[in-house]
Amino acid sequence: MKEAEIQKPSQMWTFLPDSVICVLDELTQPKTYKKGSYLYMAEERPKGLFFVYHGLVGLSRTSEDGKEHLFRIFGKGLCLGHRALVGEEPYHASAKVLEDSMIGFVEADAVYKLLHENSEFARQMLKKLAKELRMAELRLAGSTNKQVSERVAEALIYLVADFPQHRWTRNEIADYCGTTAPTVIRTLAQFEDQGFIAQQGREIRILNRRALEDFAHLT
Amino acid sequence: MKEAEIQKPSQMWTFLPDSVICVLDELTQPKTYKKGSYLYMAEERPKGLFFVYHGLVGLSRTSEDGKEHLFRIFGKGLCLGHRALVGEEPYHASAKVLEDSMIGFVEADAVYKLLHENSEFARQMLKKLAKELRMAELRLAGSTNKQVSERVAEALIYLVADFPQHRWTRNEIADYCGTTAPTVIRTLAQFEDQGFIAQQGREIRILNRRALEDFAHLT
DNA sequence: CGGAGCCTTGAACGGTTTCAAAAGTAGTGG
DNA sequence: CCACTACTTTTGAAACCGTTCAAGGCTCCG
Repeated sequence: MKEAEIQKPSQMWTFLPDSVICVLDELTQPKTYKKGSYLYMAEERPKGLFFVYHGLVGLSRTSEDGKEHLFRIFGKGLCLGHRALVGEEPYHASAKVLEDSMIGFVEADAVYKLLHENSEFARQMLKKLAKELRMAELRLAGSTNKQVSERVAEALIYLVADFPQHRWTRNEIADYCGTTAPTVIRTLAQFEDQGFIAQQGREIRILNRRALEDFAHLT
Repeated sequence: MKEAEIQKPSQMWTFLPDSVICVLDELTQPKTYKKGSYLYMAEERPKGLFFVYHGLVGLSRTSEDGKEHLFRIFGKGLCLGHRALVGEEPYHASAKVLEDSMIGFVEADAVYKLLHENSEFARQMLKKLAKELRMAELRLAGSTNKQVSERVAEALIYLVADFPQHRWTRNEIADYCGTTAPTVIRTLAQFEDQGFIAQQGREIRILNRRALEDFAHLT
């Protein structure tokens, strides 16, 4: 990977003062992670904050009876592990590396120090959590009063449209919207008939994002 | 209502420095709200932060097809409206007064100023959002891989056990866990048979909280 | 004591899951 | 480069959980 392709934390927080950017860049020690590995597991205590320089990470939780639920996705330029860190509690989900990735890490103390000393950093973190909470609660409402097909449409927009670098499996889509692979497959077939998407083998291409959004009743 | 019974913001944020407590107490202008009224509606832009001095407020969202979903409950000593305020976006749900209440209000600018100047205040806000996000995502996972009866048990603990001052209707319980009143009623009958709860008319008393928690697979 | 709102119950319907088996796809090593 | 293997996708049919609808009874409060 060329140096130029590496995303510095500074580029993720461009609104921050230079002082913070320098600190972040300096503190971050990028490491490579193989697809399928984990940055952390549910129940562990957070030791710091992760930055995705390159690649893709999924935050998911496996229930006692083995069912997985995908909460959030983190691509290039996003940080993760922040919820448990600022909540000062164990992780409630595991961070699985979905594609070979370059991940930076900043020690908890340094993050706390930054949050304490730099109110702009704190403000952005607050904003981030607020938006994630909004999304989670909207999904929660949707999980019970939307049809599965509407949720699949939503998942296609969030996963396939927003993170096209990953070839999402029917199972991952199912895990994101709380259903099963057979149901996703049947729904995708419908969407293909209606011209919303095209499927070639395992590949899913979105032909009409707008139609999907309307179908999903996205606000 | 006697003055002594009124909860000052200071009592909600006892961990904050005196300086902040004074500011909050001074800025807050408590008003009474009647049961059934609203503090704000979904889609509106936040103008400040609300503090519950006394009473009960529910945060819920009504979908296009008229189904309501209860997200969070705010009793005495809690603030609400913080998510949209720090997220700098419109409310994603409405705040309905569930019992006659005394509610304080602090202007947005004052809150922003406090967040900016007092990192401890910011830290507590971050922590609050982090915990709310955790809860929302765990409920999201539960909404698809838990039986309805398990979610009803969860709702009983969160609503009836934690906020006993309100006589929760079967409909409100249903709205919280994403089901319907008939299903809640049938489930409550089961729980009564098993000795988890007792029902007298519309009243629900929890006899064995531990058993409910186990049943709900609460972590 | 009257009426609005809440609770209860039954029966039918329907969307999803489940299970299983077969076909397809990609990646691996000979 | 092909064959092998593991995983993913696909499909069908049956079972099930929960919803829906509707009617009747109960409670509480004015």
